[in-house]
Amino acid sequence: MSTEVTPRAGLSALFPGSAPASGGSAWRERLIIEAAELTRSGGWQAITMAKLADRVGVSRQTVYNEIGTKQALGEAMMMREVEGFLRSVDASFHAHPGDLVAAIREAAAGVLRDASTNPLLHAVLSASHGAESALLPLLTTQAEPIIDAAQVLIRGHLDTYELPISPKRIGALVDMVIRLVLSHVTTPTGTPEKTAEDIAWIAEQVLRTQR
Amino acid sequence: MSTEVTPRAGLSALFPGSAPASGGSAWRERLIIEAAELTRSGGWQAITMAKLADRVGVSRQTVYNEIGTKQALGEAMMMREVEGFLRSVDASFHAHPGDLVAAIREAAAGVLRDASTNPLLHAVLSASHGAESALLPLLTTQAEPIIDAAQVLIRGHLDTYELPISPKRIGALVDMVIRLVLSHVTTPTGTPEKTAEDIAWIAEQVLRTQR
DNA sequence: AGTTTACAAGTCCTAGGGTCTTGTCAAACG
DNA sequence: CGTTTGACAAGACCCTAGGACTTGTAAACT
Repeated sequence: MSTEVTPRAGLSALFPGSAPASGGSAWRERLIIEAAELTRSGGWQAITMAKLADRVGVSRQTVYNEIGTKQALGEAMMMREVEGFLRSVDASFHAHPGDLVAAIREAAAGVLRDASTNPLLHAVLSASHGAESALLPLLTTQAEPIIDAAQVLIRGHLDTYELPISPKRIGALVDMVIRLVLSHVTTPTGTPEKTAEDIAWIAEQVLRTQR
Repeated sequence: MSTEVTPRAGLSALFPGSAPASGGSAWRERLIIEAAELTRSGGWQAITMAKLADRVGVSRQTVYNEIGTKQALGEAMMMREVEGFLRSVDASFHAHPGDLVAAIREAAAGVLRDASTNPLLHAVLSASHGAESALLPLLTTQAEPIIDAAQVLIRGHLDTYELPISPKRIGALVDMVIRLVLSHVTTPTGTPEKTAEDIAWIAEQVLRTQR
């Protein structure tokens, strides 16, 4: 409890442009959620603006008024997933103040669990790594920025601790954790918990250096 | 020098079935090499058995006699890359007896360097991770087995040292190194040398535990 | 505010025909 | 022998044209 210094930057600071889910009218949120649902079941390509409008119980024109284009709908949908992902990671760190290793373990396990059950998040994370996906064209605005955002977020939390390793090494550590998690998203071997445990253990060993 | 125990299993032991490059007639090797060359320049799809035969200076029928089918040609070509990859890793460990960290660093740097200049190896490693590729259908016989082979190979080398961590943790360490390297193959950030240095540093910290 | 109808532009799907390629012969060649 | 040549059926691939569907926009309607 003695190591916390800065309060935290806040998630929204990670996405300066492109206003988040908040700020849309009543229908907008509904439409994006339903689009995600339809994408999960039938795939993005199978969605038509007409079907989506029908599903939500609104006219096709309203969809265009609220969202704009289908591409914009897809981007908003993906953005939602990214925000949820980052929020989950952030929450894990807040849930374990003073215990970095536990935070990393929980964050990793959470992401791996979510990615295994949520095809959209899986697509986002896979794509931001190197794998292809039908949803890739929807990530035009943020492909690598997603990793960057996670990096900045985690780095921000690490910087609230007094760690016995140099900033450069901290960067390497954060990079490692993220890459390992993404690697297990695309190519899992064990359960999320087991994998997270291994990753957290490695991080622990690195953090123990020269203390 | 005191920690080496077992001589080493030998690379061929990692590929029990499917005879390696040795054993083919005079043409076979030539054809596989030329096929790899053509694939590197124009892509696998652009190769025709006629063009290949022409390039090597042999009749189309001879290609069929030596290789069999185009699929078999592709598999043999990929197998060659995998063998070279494993041989390179193996050589790095043999080049640094007694210095595990240096061996890991050199092996990682070598793989990253090769993968960045050799599209075929890049495809093999990317595919064995999670990325797609036009060459993926040629890896039917060994997709994950490639990672497995690398894992067994490295694990074999680590087992010649007396390490201060449990076998289970050694497994996690090897898995980490491999995944980090593959991650940087598909999504590189720095130079191979810089990346290898970071990976080796992390491995070093883990290996220093509780000594 | 939101809905309906209408419409141009563009994408996707299907079917067809033609060319190229694969894979396999058997016969001829050196 | 090992290699080449010529021939061939089967199938993959490429291009085209047509129709159906979808996108995106606009205006009139409630």
